[in-house]
Amino acid sequence: MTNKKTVRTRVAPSPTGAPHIGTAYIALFNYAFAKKHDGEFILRIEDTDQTRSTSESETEIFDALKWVGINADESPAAGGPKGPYRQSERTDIYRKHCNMLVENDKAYPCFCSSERLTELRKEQLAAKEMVGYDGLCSTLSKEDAQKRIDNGESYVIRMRVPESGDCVFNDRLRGEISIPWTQVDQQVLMKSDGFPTYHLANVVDDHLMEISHVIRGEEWINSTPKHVLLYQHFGWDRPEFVHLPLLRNPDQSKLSKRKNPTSILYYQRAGYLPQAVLNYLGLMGYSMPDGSEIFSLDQFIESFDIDRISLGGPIFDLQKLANFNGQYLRELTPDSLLGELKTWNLNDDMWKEVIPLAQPRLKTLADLMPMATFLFTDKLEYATEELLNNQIDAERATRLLKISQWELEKIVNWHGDTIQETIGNISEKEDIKTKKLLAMFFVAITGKKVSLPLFNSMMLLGRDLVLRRIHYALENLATDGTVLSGKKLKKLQKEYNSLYGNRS
RNA sequence: GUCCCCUUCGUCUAUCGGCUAGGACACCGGGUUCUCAUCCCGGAAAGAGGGGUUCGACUCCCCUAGGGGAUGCCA
Repeated sequence: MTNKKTVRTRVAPSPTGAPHIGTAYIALFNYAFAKKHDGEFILRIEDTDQTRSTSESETEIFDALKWVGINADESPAAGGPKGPYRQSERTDIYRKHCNMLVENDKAYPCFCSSERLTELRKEQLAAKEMVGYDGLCSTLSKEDAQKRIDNGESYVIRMRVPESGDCVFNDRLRGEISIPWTQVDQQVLMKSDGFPTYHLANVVDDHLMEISHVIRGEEWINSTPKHVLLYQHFGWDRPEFVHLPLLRNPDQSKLSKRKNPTSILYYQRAGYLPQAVLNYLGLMGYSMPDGSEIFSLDQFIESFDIDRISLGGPIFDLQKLANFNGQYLRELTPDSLLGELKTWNLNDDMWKEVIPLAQPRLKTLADLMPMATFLFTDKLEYATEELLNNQIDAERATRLLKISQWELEKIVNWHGDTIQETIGNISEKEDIKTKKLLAMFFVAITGKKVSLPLFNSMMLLGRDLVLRRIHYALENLATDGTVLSGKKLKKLQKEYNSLYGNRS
């Protein structure tokens, strides 16, 4: 039987925070490759980080992928023969596999405290040594280890790593990659809370789910040896590895929300068409064999050739995306454009929310639209002075906006009352009259000093657009000379962490 | 620090040893349009540097430089 295995690919996002544009990017290439080869595409939720994963975020990932038009053949929502597709529901599987490794002495329990580990890291950094676990617990006898476990000591499972030689593996796009084993840490496989780390869960799942091609971001190249080792220890065939270049900010760093809107939901709310977004993503690190730049998902799949991927990290260019979006909009008939507008936001559902807010403030029917426009735009025009309103100096405004951004990001249930609570909390902690704080927010969020009720408006706008508006406000302040430099930002973040609790 | 990856216009890219280096976005100029947008025409704009290999190198190899990534009980 030398039947070629069916192609099975997957995207495996972790549900922490807003659905990332990079997830759609990776998903697109996985999807196209699978479909091109009559294979299957799987969506797996990697929610092994219990402190950061939320079901809200998971739902957003489903919605976001659905919005761009990438449908998984198997997923937590759709089910499938290799489920469950949510890692938090597979802990028994990981535990079983981890035990196998411990029994075969490929892994061992480690009792080192996180304090010792940070101290160790600090020392290594200072001594300019290679940073990593020093193997203190690796020499513990099985009996001693068991005794400590029985005593109820907290522990993790680490994997043993060869002490010399190189790990050699193949990357479809780059060819042979060789990484010295000395560079590979004795990775934690099982955390003290009983959940696996990415590395263990990922390898186990990819094998059990019969993933044939692991197509993922370049950031994973360095940990591939850990995965290779696990495949080896389990005696499994390894999949083909394809590492895609990383999407970048204009300054070439890895795409981050600090510098770019990265939430798919933002693009949705800001009025981009999913086809245009997907089309644009298909041009990142890739080009069609015939050179065409405007194409549908079907056309993309039809001619897809994974070996055409180019490796320089592409900069995500909002201008070009906007142009593409414009091209798509112009192609629509007026009727279908109207349809797009309705499915977007310009519909009765929205007006039913807006009208009660506007009604008490109306003198004529004609007053409605000016009041409501801010709900249907992306960037607002206003003078920076209005933001400050002679009440707050630019320095303080910057601080308040940044803190609000961080606080608003943390809200799990995006509702008027939770928003109010958050803002109220900020005004208290920052010792600023709510009235003053709100004045600034009114301008940042609605573009005017006087507008519809703020918290309701923020709710209707959605978190992503609100965060973007704050970003624009900060940008305005920055162009006026109040820049939150790296150093200042770091300091602020530190203060913030102690005052408001850590940001993840 | 260490390791890994990458390197063509400002940006996304084409080129798989023959190049007057092509296209797209952005930019500039001109035309169409009551304005604007669209549309059309035109322009400026690139092979990081240095060594090889070769009749010939943007394409292959090496070195240097630059950029990025990894170095977590995050993924």
